[in-house]
Amino acid sequence: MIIHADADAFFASCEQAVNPALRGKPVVIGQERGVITASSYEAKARGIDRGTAIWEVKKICPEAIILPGNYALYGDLSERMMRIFRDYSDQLEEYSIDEAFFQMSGTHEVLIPIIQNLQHRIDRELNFSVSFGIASTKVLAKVASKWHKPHGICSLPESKVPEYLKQLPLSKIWGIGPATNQKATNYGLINASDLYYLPFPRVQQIFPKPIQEIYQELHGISVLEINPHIKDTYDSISKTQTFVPTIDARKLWIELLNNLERACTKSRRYHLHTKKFSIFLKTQKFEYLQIRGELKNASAHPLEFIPEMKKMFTKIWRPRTQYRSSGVILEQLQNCSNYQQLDLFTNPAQSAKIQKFYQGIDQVREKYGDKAIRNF
DNA sequence: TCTGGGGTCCTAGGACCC
DNA sequence: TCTGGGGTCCTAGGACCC
Repeated sequence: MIIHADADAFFASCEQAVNPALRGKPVVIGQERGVITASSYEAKARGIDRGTAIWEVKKICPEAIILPGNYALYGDLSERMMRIFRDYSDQLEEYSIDEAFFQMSGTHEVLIPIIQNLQHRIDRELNFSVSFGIASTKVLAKVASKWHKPHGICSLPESKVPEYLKQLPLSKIWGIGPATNQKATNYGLINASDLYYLPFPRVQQIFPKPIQEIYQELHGISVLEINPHIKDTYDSISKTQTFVPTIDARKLWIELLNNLERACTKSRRYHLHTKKFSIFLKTQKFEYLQIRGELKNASAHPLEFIPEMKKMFTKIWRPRTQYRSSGVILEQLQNCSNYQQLDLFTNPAQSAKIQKFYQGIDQVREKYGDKAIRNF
C-alpha cells in the first residue's frame, strides 16, 4: 500500500508551532513584493491562498500577520517529520519539503490504526498536523490525502474509487494542469470519473504518456514508483528576481549579474559546473524571452560566463520595453570534484587565478555570512 | 497595486550519419 | 535521370509540480 503524507498549511503551521502567539490567527508567508507562498487555515478561511498578492491580503484581511519566511526552520521541521515517517517505513520518498510517499504492507483495516498512531506522534512531537492518504497507487494516495484535510486520514480502497472520482473535478488530479484540463474539457471530460471510464485505447489515442500513467494509477495499476533516493544534487540551478519595472539596459544587466552570482555560488556549494546556461527576461506584459548559450569549458565562476552572457543579453534585449524580472539558469550540471577538462586554447594560469579568486570568496562567505561580499 | 521562485519530465522536430 | 529508409542525439519549449 502507498501512503501519501501531506503537512497541513506547512510553512504557516511551522510558524505557529514555534510561536504559540500565532496560533488561531491568520498567518501568511511572503515577501513584501509579490505574492504569498503559504497561508494558515485561519487565512484560507478568508479566501487567502498561495498566489494571492500581498496588497490583496492587506485589503481582505488587515489583521493578517505577514511573515518573511524562515526556510531554515521549515527545513528543520521537515527533517524531523521525515525521520518520524522513517520509523514506519524505509521505502520513503521525500517528495517535497512538506510531502512524502511511503510504502507499507497490510490491509486498509490494519493500516488505519497505525497511521492514526503516526499522526498523533507528529501532533505531540512537532506541534503541527499532517493529513494522510492510503491507497494502492501514488495518484490515488494523493486523492485520498486531500479528502479530509486538515488533520485527516483517508483510506481509499479500489472498490470506492469510482464513487470518489465522481465528486472530483479532473483538474484536481495530481498531474492534470490547465492545458490538459482544457483539452479534456474539449472532449467532454469534466470529472475525474469521466477519464476513469474512458477505454484505455481511447486514452492512448488522445493523451501523451504522463496522462496515460495517471489513468492507470487511477485504476489501481501502480506505474509511478517510490523513489527512495535522497536528493543531494541538481540537474539545473536557477536564480531569478522581480524588480521595479525598468527599460534601462544597464540596470537589467546588473540584475542578471546578481542572478549569475547567486546561481554560481549555489552551484559551487554542490560541486557542480556546466558549459550550458540560459538567461531570460520577462517583460511587463509577461512575455518571456529566453536564450541559451554555451561556454568552451565547464565552469561555476561568474567571470567566465560574463563575455558569453553579454552577447546573449544583447541578442534578446529590446529597447523601449519595460522589464519586470530576469533570471539565469545553469543547465545540465555535472559534478566537478574530479579534474577539469580544458580546451586547447584556454590559458590554464588565468583559469587557475579565477578559481582561486572564487575559492577566496566562498571561504569569506562561509566564515562571515553570505552578505559579507556583495556585488555592486 | 496585477500575477514569486525553483525545480523536473516529456515531446516534436532538426541535424547528422550510414 | 531523380532525389530511400532508417537510426541516434540534441535542443527548445511546453506542462506541471510545490
